[in-house]
Formats: sequence, C-alpha cells, structure tokens
Amino acid sequence: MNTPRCPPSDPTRNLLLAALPPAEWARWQANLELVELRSGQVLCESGAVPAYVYFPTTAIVSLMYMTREGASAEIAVVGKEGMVGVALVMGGNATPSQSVVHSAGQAYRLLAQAVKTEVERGGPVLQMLLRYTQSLIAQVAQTAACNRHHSIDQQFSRRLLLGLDRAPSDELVMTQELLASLLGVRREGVTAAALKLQSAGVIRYRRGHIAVLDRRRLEQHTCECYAVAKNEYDRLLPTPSRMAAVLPLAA
Amino acid sequence: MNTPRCPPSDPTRNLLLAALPPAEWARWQANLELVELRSGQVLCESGAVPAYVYFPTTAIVSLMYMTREGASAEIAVVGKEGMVGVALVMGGNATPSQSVVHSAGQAYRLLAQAVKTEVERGGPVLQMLLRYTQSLIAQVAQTAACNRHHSIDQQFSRRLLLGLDRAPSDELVMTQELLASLLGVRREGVTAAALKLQSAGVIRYRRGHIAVLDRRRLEQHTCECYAVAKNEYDRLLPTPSRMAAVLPLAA
DNA sequence: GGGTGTCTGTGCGATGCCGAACCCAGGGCC
DNA sequence: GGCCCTGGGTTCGGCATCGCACAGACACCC
Repeated sequence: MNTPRCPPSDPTRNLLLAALPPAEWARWQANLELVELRSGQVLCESGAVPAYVYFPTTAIVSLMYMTREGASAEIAVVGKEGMVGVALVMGGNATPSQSVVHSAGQAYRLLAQAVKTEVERGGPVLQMLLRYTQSLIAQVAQTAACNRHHSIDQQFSRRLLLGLDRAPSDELVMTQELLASLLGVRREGVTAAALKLQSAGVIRYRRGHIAVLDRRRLEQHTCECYAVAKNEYDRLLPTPSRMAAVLPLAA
Repeated sequence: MNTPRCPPSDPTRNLLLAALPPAEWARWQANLELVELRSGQVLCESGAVPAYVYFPTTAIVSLMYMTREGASAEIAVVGKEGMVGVALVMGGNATPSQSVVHSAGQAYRLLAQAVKTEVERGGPVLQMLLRYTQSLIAQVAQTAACNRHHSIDQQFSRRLLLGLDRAPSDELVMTQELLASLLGVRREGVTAAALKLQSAGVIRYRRGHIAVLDRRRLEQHTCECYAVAKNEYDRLLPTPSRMAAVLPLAA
C-alpha cells in the first residue's frame, strides 16, 4: 500500500510500465499504488467490473474460466510482462474470466477510472495497451489449440515455461494440485508428467517447489505453443530499447 | 467488386456496419467494397499482414490455428456479427491465426490503410471495434475451456449453433469432414455426434447439408459455452436500437 | 445412364485420460 | 517428541477418442 518509489528501471519492474517514457511515467506515478497480492486472492470475479487494473512485478496471476460442472481451465497467465484488466481498456469493463493470484508477490495497481482516462487520451499509451491485449489474444488462442491437440506432458512443460518467464528465480512455488487445476486435468496426470521430467533430470521438486534445472531441455519437451505465443509477445512488445522504433512514445 | 449500394439497413447487412450512425456510414461507404468470397478462400495467412479487413454479410469465416504436426483447430467464427482483421485495429497488423472462408458468400472489405485511419481518428467507431474485439476474446477463451472439458457431442452442437447464428437459413452447408477439421477431431467422431442428433430428430442431414429442425433441443444438447459467448457479445454490442445507450455514436 | 468422386457409416485395436480410492512421507505445530 | 495436514505416488477399471481401413451411397458430370 505504498506509493511507488520504484522507478521504471527497478529490477522487479513491470515491463509495460518500464516501457513508459518519462513524461507518461510521471503522470502515472501519482496514481499507481504498490500492493502485496496474496496467493489465492481473486482480483476480479467472473462478470464483475474490477475496481483496479494490476501491473504485476513479482506476483503471477491466472485468468481462469470455470465450467458449469465446476471444472476449471486457465486461459492465460499474466506476470511482470503484462496487465490484469484489459477489459477496462477495451471498453467492456467486465469479462467472463476470473483473475486469481497463484503466486504471491507485488503489483502496481491503478484505479479503473484512471485507466479509462488514459484510454480516452489515446496516443502511444493506448497503443501499447492494445498491443499487449493482442498478445494476450494470441496466448488464449494458443491455449485453445494446445488444449485440443497436445498431451499433458507437453502442456505441463509449456506451463512451467510460462511460469518461469514470470518468476523471479528458477524455482516455481506451486503444487501439482494447483498445476492440475490450471491445466484443467487430474492431479495424477501432472504427477506422471512431473515424474518423467524429474527422472530425465530436467526439473527437481519437493512439496510445492519446482526447480527447473535445464531450461533448454524443458523447451524441447514442450509443444510449439510456448514459442509461438512468446514470439508474438516479443514481436508486439519489443524490449524497451527497441520499443522506440515501434511506438514513438517520446513523440 | 461493386461499391456498396447496400444501406446499413439491408437485410443481409453486417451488424457492425449497421450500427454505424449515418455520418460515419457516409464516410465509410466510399471505401467499402462488396466482394464475393469463395469457400476455402484464405483471407489472411498466419503471420501475414492483411491487405483488407472484411465485414461479412452472408459469408462465414473461421479463424484457424494450425499445429506443427498439421492438426487444425478453429479458435473463433466470424460472420455477419463481426469483422475479420482485428489485428489491424489492435496495432499488431499480423496474427498467428489464419482466416479461412468456410461458407461462401458476400462481405464488405476495407483497405487496411482506411482502417488504420479510422482507428487513429478514435471516437465511437474505435470503441465499437474494440468492444467487438473483446467479444472475440471471450469466444476464443470459451473455445479453450470447451476444448478442455466438453465432449465432441457438446462441441458439435455448439458449433452448429455458432454456424446457425451466422447463416441466412436453418440449413448449414458444411460436410462432416469440414466440421471435424474445425473442431480438431476425427471425422468419425463428428459422424457419431451427427447420428445421435439426427436420430433424436434435432437435425437432418445429407451430403454436406445440415438442416436444424429443433433449435431449442440443440441448445439443450450443447454445453454452456455457446450461451456464455453469445451473452458476452450481446452485452458488449447490443442491437442497434439499444446501441445508442452504450455508444453515443451520434454525439 | 453409367462412371466417378465425394460424403457418410462401421468396425476394429490402441491409447491417453478420467474417476476414485488409498498410502506414504515431509514438515510444520504444539 | 508426537501429531496432523498437506503434497505426492500408486493402482485399477472404464470410457472417450484416436488411427486406420473399408464399405455403401448419393450426386454430379459427361
């Protein structure tokens, strides 16, 4: 609940905020609030209008769909590379998805009204948020295709990589039970996939902690879905140094 | 290849174009071109920058993902309720998905540059396109959850309803082979699902023509995914008469 | 009116995932 | 030190879907 002392170049920064040019950052800073997110915390219920958008730094958030029968499926992951609450940018406010924190940490939050003001202002900031939203669409679409065609083993590897990209270290703090609910499969299926990777020396885990020992081999175990979505993000939102070429933010 | 003589109130209209207020329509009309789309025609390849966006009237288009192994999966359907080419609105231009016509018909097309000009203009038209994009995200996300948890029978029913909403009559012109590639399953699975529905008197089909006899019972056979996505579209893009309350288009 | 190709029905075995139940062990707590 | 709870490993039958192969049948075209 602090006002952000953290400049955009902070090592635990949010990449979207970090891409803001100084002038925009100065305007945003006054409205941003750094908050702690607890594991399991629901940032926005399905169908509800969120009070804030969140820019995670160390926290990781899942966008979940729940079926009528009580089954769940994660449709996208949001960490330091993104933002929770794109529906406020798109104008619909609510969405059928539920956003849940599955890895505790920090995030900047911004009042919904402040976001709407920024969106109405238009310009490079809106362009960036729309580009991020497009990368989110690609992630969701890739999840749909992956759910259809790929094995639990592949999806498990893919999900580890998605977590790894957003985690501060090489260790993911998540139980197999949680991973099962994210993938929408049984826990036993996750156990089997985890056992294979551990016996292959790719990961090592114990009671809710998964250490990735060999990221390259993990990438070989997964389907192309991981790379496709990641490439799409990188294409749409280059690193800040290259961002200037795409978004004339300083203009 | 005609210039549109068709006013927004034409019975075979595109619903997004129909929602344009007279002033906007007048500006668009000069750039819109009514074209025939053939079945199987690819409007935009995966990763390519499209030359046009399309507003289907009687045509129906699938957004497809292909896996490395050659399997396919439809991630969304676009007909007279929508637009093909949201990536141009979002600023990323290309997308990993491929847009394919699967039901021949007509569509208005608009040069990519004209769309970009409209987007830069901002205002109510951009708002509408963003809202449509949000409804598309909901459809894709629902597809992801549906692929994970629901049976071929349910997905088959859902897909028929999606087609029916966009078709000019109660008869869908599509083979079981095509439906299988859209759902990303084997043709035999589609045959089995179709047989069940036909013997229940819900549909009747022969060689590429599927007539829906009892829409209500079809809705009972499907999962909630159909209704959730449809409700989200209706919430985001009310019918023109109610649209004015949401979008002050005349302002 | 006969040929041909597309579309649909069917019958296998193989397999991956589900559903439920149960056990074991690590680790925190009193 | 003993307790308990949570997280992980294992088992088994069952079902949906796959992959492949082939047979009938309608529709169109020459």
